[in-house]
Amino acid sequence: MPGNSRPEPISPARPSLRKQPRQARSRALVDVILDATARVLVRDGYAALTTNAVAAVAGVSIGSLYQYFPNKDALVLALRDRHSRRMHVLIMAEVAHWEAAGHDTTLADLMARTLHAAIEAHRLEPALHKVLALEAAHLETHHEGDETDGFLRALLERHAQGPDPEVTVPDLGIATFIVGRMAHALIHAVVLDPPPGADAHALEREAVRAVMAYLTA
Amino acid sequence: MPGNSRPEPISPARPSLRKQPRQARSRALVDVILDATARVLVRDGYAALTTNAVAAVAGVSIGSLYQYFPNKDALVLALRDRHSRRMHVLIMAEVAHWEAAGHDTTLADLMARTLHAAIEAHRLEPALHKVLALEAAHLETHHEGDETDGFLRALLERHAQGPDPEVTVPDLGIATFIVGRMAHALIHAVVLDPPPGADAHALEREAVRAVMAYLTA
DNA sequence: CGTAAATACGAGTGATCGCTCGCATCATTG
DNA sequence: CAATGATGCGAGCGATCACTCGTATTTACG
Repeated sequence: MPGNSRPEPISPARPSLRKQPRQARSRALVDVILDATARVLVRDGYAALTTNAVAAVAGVSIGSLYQYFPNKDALVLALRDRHSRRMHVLIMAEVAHWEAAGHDTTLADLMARTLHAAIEAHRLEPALHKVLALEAAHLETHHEGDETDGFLRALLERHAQGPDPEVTVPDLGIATFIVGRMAHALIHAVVLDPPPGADAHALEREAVRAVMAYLTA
Repeated sequence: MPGNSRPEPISPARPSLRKQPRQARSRALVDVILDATARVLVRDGYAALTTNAVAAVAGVSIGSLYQYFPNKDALVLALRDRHSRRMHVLIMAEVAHWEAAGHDTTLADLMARTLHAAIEAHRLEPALHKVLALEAAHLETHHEGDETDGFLRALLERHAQGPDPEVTVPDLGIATFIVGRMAHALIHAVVLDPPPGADAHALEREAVRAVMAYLTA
């Protein structure tokens, strides 16, 4: 497959890695390349992301890059995966820490805590996250916090059962869907695109209030 | 400025039209070109959108295309504007029709009606709307229903005043922001990306319920 | 050490594509 | 029916860029 092929007829780069880096040297190389990808992406945007630029910024040969990534999309995909994984770890750590401390277990508290954790996670690399969400949305079906979504679903189900359910919605499946989309949109709005001059705490409070209002209306 | 220049150093295509089409013939041409742009965009996605392809699909010379559009981005921008305008007209027509008929003026009803109108408008060209939202998000700051947002803002302000306000939120500015993002996300979710097998009416009902629950919690 | 595998290198290839420019055709005006 | 401008045409220029491949260097290991 020589030469250029940007429009990419029908091969969305299934495996993100071409060859597994075995030695520590090459594992570090992969990380450096992903770092450089993030840098270029944030600095110049997806349209200006070229494999040559990434290699140059990484201080690495273009040949080395293609040793581990089969094509440009795989590069971005791998970066997105790494970023998502890091965020997910952050969120789960915060939630686990809270639960381990034996704190409240009301839905309102857990939800507030989870949303807070998600918001904090989004502050990890907000610029990168914004670019990925905005300009790499077309690369394969998202899974942006798909795992976190599973956690949310379980949370809702747990609190929609029992004799005195805190959640009062007609259809739990639809409610999960609605809440997922709401939460996602509000988190992005609050962290990545807040109205100028607004108080971050107030924004977060309102986001939580919105979700809870829907669940307990 | 000959040759290629895709990464576009620093000129984001200010004017969407290079020359105003004066005769009916050329006005029709511009429309045909925009139609073709939409077709290609929906069929092949933004990455595969080339000006040559658009011209070919439109049955028009590439030279004619550049007679009216200074560059590729201007093409997509113009299409997005046309699409937004059409949707906005649809929404406002529906709302005006409802108000002219002297129907309810409770916030709940007006909001439900407005959201319904917006949802219907999104059903105009859902595939195109999805591609534009997903793959053309980076082209200039959005204004996707910015005008409709203004309408929403006015609606909220009207119902947050008076002796017995229907809207009970701590900060109207923040509330408008939250509601705007919520509405936008939920409308897209319901129309462009509903969960498989879900009832469209139920989804819409829940979306409205979510917005109202927040406003009157 | 010696050798084989893994890793790193980067100039070059070939294809794509945005866009121009000189010329042909059509509409309008007096 | 000129004459003038508006419109339409499309071959091809020039630049970019994803990706390869033959070679050089480093590591692992007996």
